[in-house]
Amino acid sequence: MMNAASKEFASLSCKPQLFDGLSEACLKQLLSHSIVQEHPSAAMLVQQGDIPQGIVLLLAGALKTARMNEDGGEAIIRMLEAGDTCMEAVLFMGGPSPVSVQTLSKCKVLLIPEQTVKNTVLQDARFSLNILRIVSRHYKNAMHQIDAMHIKSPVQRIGYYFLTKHLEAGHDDLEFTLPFKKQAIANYLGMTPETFSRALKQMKSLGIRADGDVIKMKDAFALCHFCDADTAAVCPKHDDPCGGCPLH
Amino acid sequence: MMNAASKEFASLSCKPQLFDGLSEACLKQLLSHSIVQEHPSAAMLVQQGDIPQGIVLLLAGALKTARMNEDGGEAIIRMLEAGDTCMEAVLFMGGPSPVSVQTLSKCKVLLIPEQTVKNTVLQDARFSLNILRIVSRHYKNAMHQIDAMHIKSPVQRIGYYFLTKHLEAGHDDLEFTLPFKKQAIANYLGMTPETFSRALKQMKSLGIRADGDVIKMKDAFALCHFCDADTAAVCPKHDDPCGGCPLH
DNA sequence: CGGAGGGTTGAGATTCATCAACGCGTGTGG
DNA sequence: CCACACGCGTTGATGAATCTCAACCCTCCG
Repeated sequence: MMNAASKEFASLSCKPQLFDGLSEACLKQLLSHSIVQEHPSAAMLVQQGDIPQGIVLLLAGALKTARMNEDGGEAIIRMLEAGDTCMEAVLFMGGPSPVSVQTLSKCKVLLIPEQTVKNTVLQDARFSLNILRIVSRHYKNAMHQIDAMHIKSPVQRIGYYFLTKHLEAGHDDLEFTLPFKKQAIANYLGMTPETFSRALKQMKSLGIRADGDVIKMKDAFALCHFCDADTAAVCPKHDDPCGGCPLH
Repeated sequence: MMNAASKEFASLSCKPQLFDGLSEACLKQLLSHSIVQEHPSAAMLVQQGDIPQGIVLLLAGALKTARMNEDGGEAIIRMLEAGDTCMEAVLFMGGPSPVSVQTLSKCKVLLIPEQTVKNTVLQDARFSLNILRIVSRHYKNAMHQIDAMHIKSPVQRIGYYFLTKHLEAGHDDLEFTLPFKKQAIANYLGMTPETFSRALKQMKSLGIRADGDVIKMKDAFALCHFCDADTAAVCPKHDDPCGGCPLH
C-alpha cells in the first residue's frame, strides 16, 4: 500500500541526498507524513518572515530561494533543480525564515512537515547526518558566493559557475546547458543581466562560447582558469597538468 | 581527575553552544580526546586546501576564517570571539577545507579531533543537533552577507552589523566596542578600510558616532533603520513602534 | 627618538549599474 | 493568418559608486 508521496518518490529518477542510506522503515515513516504539492510558475512557496512548515524536496521544475528588501531588490541565495531540497537549515535556525522560496517554473514538490523532520532527526542518526551534510554543502556554496563577490570579477564568477556545472554534468562533455534563465543566474552571481551578457562575450577569447542556453568549450581545460584549491580536489583531472590551470 | 582540556573548559566564562545540554559522560568523552593549543597573533591554524583536523573551539582571543586567492585578495567569511567554534561544517563537507583559519590576536583554542566528533555525532543525538544548529546559524549569517553585498550600500551593511552587535551586547546599552580591528570588519563587510571610514562619517547624521573603537548611539532607535523582517523577530523592542524603523 | 601599523583624508581611475533602445521568438486574440 | 504585445536577451551611452594610490596623522613600542 503506497500513499501519494511514496509513489512520487518511486518514480523520481535521481536519489535525493536527504534519503541516502536510510532504512526502509525510516523512509516509509518520512514519506507517509509528507504531502505532494503542485505549483504554477512564479508561485511563492514561502515568504521571507514566514514560520517554516517543513523541508521542501523538489520533484520536478526549478525554484529559487532569495532574500528581498522593501524596494524590490532581491538576492538569489540558491537555485534548485529536481532532487534538491531547501528549508532544512531554516528549520534548525529557529525563528522565521530569512528567505523566500519561489518557483521559477511549474513545479512539483514534496513537503516533509517540520514535526516529522524534527522527530526523525532525534531517532535516526543517519537522517540527522544527511541533513548535516546537506546544510554543510549549502554553507560551502554560500562561502563561495561571498568570496566571489569580494574578490572576483564578473568573468571569474561566471567561469567558476560554469566550472561547477561542467563538473556536475560529467567532465567529459564539452558542452552543457544552462539550467536556468540567464537573468536568474546573473542575479545569483551578484550582477545585472547586462553585465552577465557582456562578460559572456569576453569569455569567447578564453575558448568558451555561449550559443543561447548551451555553453560550448574549446577544450577540456578551458575552465581550468577558474579552478581553486578546494575545487581542484574534486576535479577528475586533478592530477593532470591541466593547461591553463594556475594551480599547476 | 581532569585533563588539560577539562580544566580549560571549566574556567571558560561563556558556555559554547556546541556543548548545550550534553550529558556529563558525553562532555567528558569529548574533552578527554581534545587538545588545548596556544597560538601567537597572525598564525595560520588551517590553510585553505588542508584536510580538516577537527572542530576548533576558541577559548580566548580572536580569529577569522577566510578565503584567499592567488594574488593576495582575501574574503573574510567569519570572525570569531571566545566561545565560538569553527570547522564544524567543514568536517561534514568532505574534502579539503574551503577556508583558511588565522588568528587575529594571541589565541587559546581547543581542538576536538575529527574522529571524536564523527563518533560522537553518531552516538549522541543532542550533540548532533547542536552542530546542526550551529551550522545552520552560520549559514543564515552567510545569507545575510550575500544579500548585503547584492543589495545594500556600505552604510547599510555597517548599520546592520552594528545592529547585530548592539543586540548581542544587550539592547539597553547605548554604546558598544568593536570586537575587531576596523580593517578586518571592513573586509568582512566586503569593502575597503577607506570606504568603511568614509561610511562611518556619513552615519553621524543618523545619530551614530564612532569614537575610536567605541560606537555611540544617540538613542535606542538609531539602528532601527537597518533592521529587517527576520532580525526584528529577535529584537526585544520588536513590538514597540520604534521611531525610524521602516518596518513600523 | 624613530619606526611600524592602523586609521583617515583627498584626488583620480575604473568598473559596474542604470537607463534606453532594439532584435527576436512566442503566444494570443482579432 | 496576421498583428501585436510580451518576455528575454543584447547592445550602447551615461553616470555614480567604489576601489586604488598616495599622503598624512596618530598611537604604541622598542
